[in-house]
Amino acid sequence: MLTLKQQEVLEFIKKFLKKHNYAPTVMELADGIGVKSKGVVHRYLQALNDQEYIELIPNRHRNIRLVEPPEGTSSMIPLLGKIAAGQPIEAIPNQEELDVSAVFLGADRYALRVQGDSMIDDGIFDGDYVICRHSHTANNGDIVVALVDQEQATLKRFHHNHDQTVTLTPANARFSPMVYESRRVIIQGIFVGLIRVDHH
Amino acid sequence: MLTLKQQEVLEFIKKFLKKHNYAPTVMELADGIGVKSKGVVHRYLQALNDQEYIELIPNRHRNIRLVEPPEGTSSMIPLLGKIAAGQPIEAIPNQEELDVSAVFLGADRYALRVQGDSMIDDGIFDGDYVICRHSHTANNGDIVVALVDQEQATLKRFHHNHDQTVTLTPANARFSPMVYESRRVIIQGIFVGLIRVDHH
DNA sequence: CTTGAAAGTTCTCATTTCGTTCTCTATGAT
DNA sequence: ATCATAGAGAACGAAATGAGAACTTTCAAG
Repeated sequence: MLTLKQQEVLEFIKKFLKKHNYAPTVMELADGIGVKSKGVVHRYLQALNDQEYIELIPNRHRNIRLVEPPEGTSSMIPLLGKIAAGQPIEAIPNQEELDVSAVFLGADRYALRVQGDSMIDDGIFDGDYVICRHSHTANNGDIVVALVDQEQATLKRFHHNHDQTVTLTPANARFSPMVYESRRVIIQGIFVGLIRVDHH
Repeated sequence: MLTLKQQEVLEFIKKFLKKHNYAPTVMELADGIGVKSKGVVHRYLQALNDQEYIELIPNRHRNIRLVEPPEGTSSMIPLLGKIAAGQPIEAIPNQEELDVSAVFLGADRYALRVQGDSMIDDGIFDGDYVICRHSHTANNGDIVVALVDQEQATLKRFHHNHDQTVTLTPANARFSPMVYESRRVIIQGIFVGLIRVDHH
């Protein structure tokens, strides 16, 4: 836990950083909090460093780094609550956050723009972006990006049968499930999420 | 990390480049930052080069190139193409990218977890996260987060009538549109997008 | 093509600034 | 009394900065 003085030092660092875009020297810090000795300030810095509020790069000038990254760098969206939960949203003091990047960003992730209505019953609409994970195998029930006869890439629910065939099922009552020999179907990815942007 | 002087040098280079469309010589740089020795300036250039803020082409006059700062912490997902487009995905040499943060990250954005099926026909499913923009007004046809009688926050399509009433329309055939006096309905946000995470 | 000024590069030396460590002192709480 | 917190200041070494000489390479004028 921080002592009062330590908090004061931390506050000053933040303010200084915001103002100048570089860290203060120990002496500037000493001036800022009304202390005459560098040694004293350095003791505070050590404490803050030990508690990981800041990071000190040894023997460098203006060597203070804030550990908590300044807001805006992250992909966090405040998660205010559940809708239809019976409470006014703005009254909910909820600290939860939704991390966009954790779910969708990764070396093996890619996006595809959806065209057509074949998965409409699964809530995947024309114009949506589906986020997929690269994979050439899938489990039964997965929604996959499948390539049939090297020709047509489609989004379908996948089911592997016992007779060397697979069934690709659209989520739309107007279309029927299709059965193919396994060798004709190549899995190109597995559905992991969906992003929709309202263009209203 | 850059020292103060290094920042100053970098700034001067940028300004010079903007003004003249070509890089300064070492001596012009020295003048610009008030230093008399070429050697000193060159040391700064080396430092900036090492830290990849600039690129120095060896033994050329006016040999400083600015290195484009690395893409923002990158909320970019490669956008490989359109699904059901008739081509194998991996064969599409597409450079497009989908920027997650641009759409969803902003001071006035927040997320809500959807509970229930009232918007199912608009492809908004139970468990989805809807991204909203804070707003107390809406246009006809917007999907809004609406609070009725300070009690129930729901997601509905909004329509403002001419007789001091509003109509909130669920996107589900099993539910009917509701009409309320305007004063009973408070808009808390406007739907701007949707995120779904597959928990399969 | 030659050539010389201009420009980039590599050094060494000196000075200043700054982080770091240390000791000594003081005060208040348990 | 002991310990945690707080301050002053000295001393040291490393980092940052500066000046300038010496060298090589580039580039354009003649």
